[in-house]
Amino acid sequence: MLARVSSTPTFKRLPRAVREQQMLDAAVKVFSRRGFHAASMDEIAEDAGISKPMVYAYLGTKEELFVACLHREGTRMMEAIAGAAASDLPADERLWRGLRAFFRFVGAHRDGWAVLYRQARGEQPFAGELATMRGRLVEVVAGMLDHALRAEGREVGPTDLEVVAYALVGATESLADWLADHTEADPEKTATRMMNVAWLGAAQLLHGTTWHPPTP
Amino acid sequence: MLARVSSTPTFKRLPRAVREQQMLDAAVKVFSRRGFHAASMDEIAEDAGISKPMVYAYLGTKEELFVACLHREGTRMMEAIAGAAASDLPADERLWRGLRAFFRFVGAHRDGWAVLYRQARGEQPFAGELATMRGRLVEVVAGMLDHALRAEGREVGPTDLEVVAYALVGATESLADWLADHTEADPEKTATRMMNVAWLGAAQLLHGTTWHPPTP
Amino acid sequence: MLARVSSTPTFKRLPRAVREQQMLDAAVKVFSRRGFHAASMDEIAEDAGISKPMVYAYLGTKEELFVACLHREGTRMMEAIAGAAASDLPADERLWRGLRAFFRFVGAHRDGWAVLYRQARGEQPFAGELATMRGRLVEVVAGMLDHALRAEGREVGPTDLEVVAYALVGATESLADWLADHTEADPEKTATRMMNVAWLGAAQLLHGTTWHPPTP
Amino acid sequence: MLARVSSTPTFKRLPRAVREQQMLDAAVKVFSRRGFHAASMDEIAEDAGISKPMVYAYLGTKEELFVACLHREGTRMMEAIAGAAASDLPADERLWRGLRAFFRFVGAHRDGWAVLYRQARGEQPFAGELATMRGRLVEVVAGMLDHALRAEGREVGPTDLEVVAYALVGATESLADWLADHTEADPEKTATRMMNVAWLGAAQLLHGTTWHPPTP
DNA sequence: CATGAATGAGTGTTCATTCAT
DNA sequence: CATGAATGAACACTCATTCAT
Repeated sequence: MLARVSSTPTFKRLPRAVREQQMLDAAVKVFSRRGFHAASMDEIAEDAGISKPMVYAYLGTKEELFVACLHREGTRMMEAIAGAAASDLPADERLWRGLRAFFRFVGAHRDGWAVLYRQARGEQPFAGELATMRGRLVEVVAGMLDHALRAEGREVGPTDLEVVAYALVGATESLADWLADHTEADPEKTATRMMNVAWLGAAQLLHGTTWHPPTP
Repeated sequence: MLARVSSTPTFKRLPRAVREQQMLDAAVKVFSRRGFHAASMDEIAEDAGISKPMVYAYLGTKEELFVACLHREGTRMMEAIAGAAASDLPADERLWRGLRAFFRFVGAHRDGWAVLYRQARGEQPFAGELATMRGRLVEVVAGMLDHALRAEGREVGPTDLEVVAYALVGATESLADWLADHTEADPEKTATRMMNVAWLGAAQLLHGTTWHPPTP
Repeated sequence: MLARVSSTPTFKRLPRAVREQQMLDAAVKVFSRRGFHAASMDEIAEDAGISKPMVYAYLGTKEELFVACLHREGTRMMEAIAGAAASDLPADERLWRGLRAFFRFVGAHRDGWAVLYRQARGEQPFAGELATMRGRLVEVVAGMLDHALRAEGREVGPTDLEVVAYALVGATESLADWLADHTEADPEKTATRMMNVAWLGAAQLLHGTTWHPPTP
Repeated sequence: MLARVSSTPTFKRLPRAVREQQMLDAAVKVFSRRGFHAASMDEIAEDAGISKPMVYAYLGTKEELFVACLHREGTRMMEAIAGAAASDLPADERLWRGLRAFFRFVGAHRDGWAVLYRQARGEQPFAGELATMRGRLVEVVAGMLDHALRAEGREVGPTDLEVVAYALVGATESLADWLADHTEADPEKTATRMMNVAWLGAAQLLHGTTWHPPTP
């Protein structure tokens, strides 16, 4: 510990970009394992194999660091989804590919997902950040539904559309939580199940079936 | 230092049970506003109009206090739902009444909901506690679906049933989040919307329609 | 716990003197087990089967309570010794009886000994209290030695006498510690051993043998 | 609040080893003066001219800090004794030099002695730590006695030997306490006195004289 | 007489953050 | 560029002590 031989400094003087990625990797890992508050900058720095002042120099305060994690993971996720669900496909195909890409991402980045949702949801400072990202997802889903509806010659009020989309996104997140907790579970199968719930429900909507509260 | 006027001691020497409720009220409020970690026992005690040692004497450590909040709010919620959805009603009626009770509860106890889900989900020590409660909800929902299915002469594998129920619960929680964030929103309407998504999707399931991934 | 049936209050309204002895018993026990600081008034009160305010009403603050324990145990011990070593016996007989009474006392009141010495020695507020008691012991022992010396026609300077007496008392305390820690040990045997060390050394002194540092 | 003049920062950024010694010095002093419980980490830190977190970073919790003090002082003492009493000397010479070194040490490190014995004896968590150290002393003394006995062609049962050694160590500690309390006392003289008591008693033992309780 | 209810004051401990080297 | 050294500020938790009933 104390006697650190100064020769062969094991990967020093790396370019800034690389170092930043190492730090973010470490941060995502530690935030995911411990939660935002319980995570300590010491542990993150140590896990990144770097000293604390460097973390501050490169990525700022703890909150900023967390936001940086959020951004990176969120962007990666959105890219994975967007890359899979090209907009020139039929609606069900788009939805399926998007869902599959999403669950694949969650399955492969369980840490990232934990940071993204489980942590961010609970801590006020990041709720906004997260809301934005989720908002984009909701928009995409609502867009798909609207597109499909119009193709059928039907139309639904924007609020209803949004709420349905919101519910679908919520159901998806819920299954993502479930997936993140079950290491052995298969992302592909989970996607299929979600597709069943989502598409069947949405299909009804597309055909104009609705439910009304009984008038007592 | 602080000149405390000695007249009208504003509610001193209350019996234990009363004080405990006051404390829980304050705790739910503060936990909800600040989050578990950011909340301080000082603030909770002050908000309850009592000294810190009393909080410890009656309700234990911070974690135990949080769990107590969880229990009280969770129990209240479950009771509200169970009381509304009597088991001798037809499936759709039960679902509808349960959902309505749920959204009414969330609308009326936005603080409690925040404590229950937003906080508990993120903090490892309480994840288990929460998982149990959610598990009970999932079971109830799955039971409803199964009951309805059998009435139609159909049957679905237990895992599929559970996942569908899980997704529905997730969707519901998501809308509850949305409701908690939109003070002006109407619980009744939100319930109706959720019912649309849930029931229409479930109805499909009931009729045996399923979706399969395209085989490329 | 909460529902305490009010009939048969198990020994209430005892006369003050009895209650005080109960409290002291409890206090000695708890102080002995936990140490002065680690002991809590709550535990003492509970162990005495009485409420805290009563303890304060009867025996004062924690420090005063500890001093009360010290006094009672110290007095008991001194009485046991004094009663055994009547001053009209020959010196060795007196010493032997005194030692035997002492080790018997320690053996029978291990708790009291722990309070008396092990606790009191370490805590400044009581060091003086204790020094007085030990001083009396040293005086008694020095008196014995002086008496025996004069009987032999010899005399020793008062400081030397005191220091020798001090050393003997120290040796005795040390063996008392040892005895208190070894529940199975026999007080009688321990007394014999101490007598060997003490008397043989003292006997030399009585006969005028002395040791001088080598002059280099 | 406290106007701290910014010039001459009085010893900042010292290497770790130095700071640790400063802390231990301060800790020994404060523990000695106040006792373990009454001592506060704040006072120790302030006395060391450093902030509390540094104390925790370098030497751990309060208990660990106390143990560290115990170790340092104990080691110093043992080294002082061992260095003085070379094993190739005659028994009485060894004993004398050992005693002298011991009392010199106590006289010069009265704080250390208080920490070592007066505090440690009373607080359960450290009793074991201390027992070990005293045990080593007892062994050394018993070894000396045994050596001398065998040289005289005599032998004594191991328990008797140990108890005698125990008594001698106890007497010595007792005089050390006395010395620590009397600032003006001369360690050299105290050592001589102890030697008289010890050696004269031991000499008797060496020559086979024993005392037996009168059979009434 | 006896007690449950109540608290002020203090302590150990942690951690994000920043200099001086 | 990189880091060990350093700290301010806060927080959970405890306990001796005292009223009001």
